[in-house]
Amino acid sequence: ENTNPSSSGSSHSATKEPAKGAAPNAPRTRKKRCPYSKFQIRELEREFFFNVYINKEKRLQLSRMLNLTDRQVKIWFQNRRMKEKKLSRDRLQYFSGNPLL
Amino acid sequence: AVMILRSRFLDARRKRRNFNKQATEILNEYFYSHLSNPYPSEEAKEELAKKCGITVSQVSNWFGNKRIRYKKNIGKFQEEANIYAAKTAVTATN
DNA sequence: GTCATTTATCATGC
DNA sequence: GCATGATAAATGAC
Repeated sequence: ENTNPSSSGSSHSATKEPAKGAAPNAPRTRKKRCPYSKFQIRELEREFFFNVYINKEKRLQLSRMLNLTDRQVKIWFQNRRMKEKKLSRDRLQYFSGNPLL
Repeated sequence: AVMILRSRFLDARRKRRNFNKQATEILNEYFYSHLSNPYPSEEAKEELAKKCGITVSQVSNWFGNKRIRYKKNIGKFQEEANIYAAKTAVTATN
């Protein structure tokens, strides 16, 4: 289901940029956005429920379990916190502007 | 009752509804009159949101989509660009 | 760390 | 069938 190229290799490489040794030019190709699987989202959400801020230890553990880089997990938590904040803002606006309840 | 409203709110976020024509006119007017730098400030976003009857987030979404879709295919928006360019040229002279 | 943004993807309107 | 608005990964400024 989730053909994640970032961790397809059996090794635990840092997975930063592909092919950097032979290319003097640094095109810095932006990593293509790859949607995470349902399983990955469930586990990330589960951990987010316990603590909005994840420590380095659990981050590495999660990244290994989900075949993601620790950077991906870190960024996911950042985006998730922003999402939560936006949901709160929308909720506030929604319930304040409507006397229907 | 609260749960029903809450769940309805949660999955209503992605129930897309097109903006009315007047709102789209306002947004396009701003976009094409600031084509060299189509990044409205937070204050400008709030003003646009009020005039269009939408939220600030929706304004940000609109400009984000507009910028990349315009950049990706300028030719497709050329006609639209000319229309609003002429429209803003009139108001600019006043 | 937050946060605006870029980009691709998703879901819907028509 | 694409146009369009909203969301999900990913980057970069600060």
